[in-house]
Amino acid sequence: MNDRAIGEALLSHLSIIGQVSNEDADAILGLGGEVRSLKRHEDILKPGDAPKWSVVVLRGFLQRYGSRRDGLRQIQSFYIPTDAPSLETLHIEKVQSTLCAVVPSDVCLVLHTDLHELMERRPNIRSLIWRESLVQSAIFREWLTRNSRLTADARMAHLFCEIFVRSCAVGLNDGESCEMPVTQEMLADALGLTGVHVNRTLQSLRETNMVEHKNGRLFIHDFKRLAAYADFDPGYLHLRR
Amino acid sequence: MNDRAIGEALLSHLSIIGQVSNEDADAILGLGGEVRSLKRHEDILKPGDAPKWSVVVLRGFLQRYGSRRDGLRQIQSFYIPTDAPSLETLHIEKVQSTLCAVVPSDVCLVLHTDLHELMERRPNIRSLIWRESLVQSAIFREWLTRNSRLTADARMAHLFCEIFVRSCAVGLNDGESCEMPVTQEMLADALGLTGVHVNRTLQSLRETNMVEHKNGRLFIHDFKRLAAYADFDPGYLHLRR
DNA sequence: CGGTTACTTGATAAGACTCAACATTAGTGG
DNA sequence: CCACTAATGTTGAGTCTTATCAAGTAACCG
Repeated sequence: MNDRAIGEALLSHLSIIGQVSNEDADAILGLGGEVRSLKRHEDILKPGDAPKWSVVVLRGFLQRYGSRRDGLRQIQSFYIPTDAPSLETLHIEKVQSTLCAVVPSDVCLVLHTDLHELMERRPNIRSLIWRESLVQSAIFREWLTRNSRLTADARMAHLFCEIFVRSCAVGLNDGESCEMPVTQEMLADALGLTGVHVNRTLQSLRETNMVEHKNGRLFIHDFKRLAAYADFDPGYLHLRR
Repeated sequence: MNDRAIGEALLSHLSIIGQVSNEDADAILGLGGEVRSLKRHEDILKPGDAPKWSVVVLRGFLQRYGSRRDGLRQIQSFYIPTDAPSLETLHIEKVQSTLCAVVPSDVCLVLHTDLHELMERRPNIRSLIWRESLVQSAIFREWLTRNSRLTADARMAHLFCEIFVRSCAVGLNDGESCEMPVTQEMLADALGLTGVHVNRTLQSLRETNMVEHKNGRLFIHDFKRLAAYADFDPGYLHLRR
């Protein structure tokens, strides 16, 4: 893990949603922070926490979920390397959800003071980071639409499209496959279904030969057909190019 | 509509989620903009638009919704007076959803350039506006959880709690009632249900004597019980005090 | 290995949807 | 201001998707 890994991750994350000048890139690459290795299922943020840093994912796979007093659980996001899952703590002190590692992961904790200093010095970076938090917002809206309006099969297909497109955007795909080390129970908690139904839905999707989820990996056999099936439009991810 | 109405609306909106100093308040009150009256069902923003201004609601009731190519529609938010529904256009050019008036409404269009200039001059206001956009994000996450995990009755109860609490926060309630001029079909589009089922759900809620929705108004007869029923926790609204 | 976690299957029930009709209300033009 | 029309709200019957419960199998971990 070299010293520039932190800045490189954030730079690559910001580059996929906007233009970064050379000067801005240099400034970002100068960022440092504490690297922390997380064990499977280890929390890095819990409701009530008020961290002095934001997280950048360097390796692994994380999820954000909310727990209600009545015990219901809703996964609100998945995070892959280069994602910055808790930028909102820059302006909202108290965290409301749990951020935890799905598999062993490395994250970097970048101090808010460092980020604020960087944004003060490079206003374009501030705009980009702000923009990033607004893209997250758009993604939440899409998750809302997905879980409110689609059938189980389409929901799953749509989520698979999202994870695959996001993975490709930062080069984390291996041809037609990418990491998605989640259990069926987690898929259920993300999609608003039960584990049993997820199992059956996965089988029915597999039978269409469009997509397969096994051994914690996603195998996309026919992206075009899958995207059409879920009516997936990547616009909400606001990717450049 | 006096000249200060615009700033007053935004000031009151920002004040409920954070501390505004006297100097900041004065700066906000100096904001101007074009006031536009919207007819019932009139759009102010459509997918593909790239406005040079953001909207502040002065009077009426607005909604934001996304339409998918397959024709499905999902309402993603309701906006009451003082709300600022399109602050995200400050950093994301292209709008993805439709913003439209549910009933005749007055909105103010505040130029991005004016907002940027204000935020440049008063960094605290920038933090507050950023924070506001992050609170919106938290609200989207709660809508996701609501529509993914709750039964129809609890969903409706939860939404009613939100609208009532938000209305009270800006003094728009009349005792135990507040404006909510939406049709049952709109409730369906917001909650991920069908119109028919919304009708039956409303009846069943009415029978519990906790809440009633009629003539475009919400009548909360027993907020405590309603909140407990929906396990409503207002924390996600990030209201001060 | 032994125990836990994850996945799979079957049977049944509940919640929500669809379709179709009708009642009521609100909006519009004569 | 009334009559007409469109939009909204209501009801019933039947269906389908998804949840629930219960059990068993496979994979993984210490």
